Amino acid sequence: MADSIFKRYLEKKNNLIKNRGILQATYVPDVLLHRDYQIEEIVDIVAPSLNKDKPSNIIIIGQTGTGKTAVVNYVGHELERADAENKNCRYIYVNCEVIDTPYSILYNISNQIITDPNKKIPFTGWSLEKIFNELANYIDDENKIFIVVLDEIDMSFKKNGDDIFYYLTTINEMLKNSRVSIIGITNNSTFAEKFLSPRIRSRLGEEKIVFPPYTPEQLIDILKNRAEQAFYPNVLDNSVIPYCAAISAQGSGDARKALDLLRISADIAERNGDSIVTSAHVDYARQKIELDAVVEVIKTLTDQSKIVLMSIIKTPSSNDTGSVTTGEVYTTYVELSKNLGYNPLSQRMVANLISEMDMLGIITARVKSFGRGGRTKEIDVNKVSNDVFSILSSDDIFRGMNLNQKLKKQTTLM
DNA sequence: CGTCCACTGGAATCAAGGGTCT
DNA sequence: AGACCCTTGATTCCAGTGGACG
Repeated sequence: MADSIFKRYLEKKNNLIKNRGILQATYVPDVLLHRDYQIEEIVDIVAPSLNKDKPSNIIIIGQTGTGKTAVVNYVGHELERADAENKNCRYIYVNCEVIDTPYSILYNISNQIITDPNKKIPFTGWSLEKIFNELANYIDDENKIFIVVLDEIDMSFKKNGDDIFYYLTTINEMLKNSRVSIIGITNNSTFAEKFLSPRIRSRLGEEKIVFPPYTPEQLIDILKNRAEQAFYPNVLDNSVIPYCAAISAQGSGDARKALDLLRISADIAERNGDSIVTSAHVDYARQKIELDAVVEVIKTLTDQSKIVLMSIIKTPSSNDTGSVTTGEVYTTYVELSKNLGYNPLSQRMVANLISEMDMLGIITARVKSFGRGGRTKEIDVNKVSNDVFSILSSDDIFRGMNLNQKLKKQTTLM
């Protein structure tokens, strides 16, 4: 048989990593290390549902990568397993980052409950009231305790306010047989206090559980545990795991990040044909992750946002700090978008887009007052890295434009 | 100390586009 | 076909404001 064109990959494939899946962020391990306390707390609260008593609502707070989702799902599935006859409780999980409108949340919950494909709720068209009443009926018919998990509730809240949470927490008043408990998960520690209106806060936050960031030692444990299953023996330099853990612990004790770092380091080592993963690979991986994140964000921006971003880069700075204001950017923007054949948006809209990109972390902006000169957002052009520029300028919508034209600060175009 | 700029930030509003229901 | 419904993206309106200038 002739050599496959993938020969070198086939030969290399199993050098270091035995089981890639275990290193993916989506992989749910069968043991959740260092979360015994939180698991126990949730179990204690949720357990009454096995006897058909309604548990308290819970709000879970903790930064990304602290195991909130994994723990809750674990407990949820164990709960259903304990409820062997499937008589008394039902566990439902909704991720509000993906499913982020009131309609789609209700739609999603309903269709997890409705089994008859002919009765499924259409993905649009109904009024919220109708879908809500229908949902309540189905829930009541089941005659069970429902544990509904709303993951990343702050995402939904930001867009829609807390009306759905109000609906969902008041649903019990419409039910005769069943009961609904809500578990809300958020990574914003001020979310509950700052954003939820009092009527929701008292209902939703009957119990509060905090997931602290992992300490470096805990991260090491977690990584070791996964590494044992994922790698062949002796392919990791001793420094690698502590290094990954240290880097991630610096940030926010994010286990997901630590795992990504480990996996990508190994990928790089493998691709390089190296027989062992070292901390040099980790350094390299860290850079790659950062760059990939930026690329990803820029790729998914809307055309208008890309034009605004380009305008920020192209606007000549009028002061010596190298920063630029909203008004200045807007002038450039109007011209640029006309050149590209787009209808310019209003200034208010552009200001929104700027704030948005600030939150995404690709630009740095802060409101600053220039006294009589007014109050505006000061956008730091220097912090917009060359990476951003080169990624952006290779985008389709700028094809054929001479981008050097007015560019004063940037003399080299990649 | 008060004024007053050039916006910000919030909210209400509109239009278009996806649908269902009768 | 016409009445309604939700979502999204944009527009319009408006009160509010930090701090340099006078």
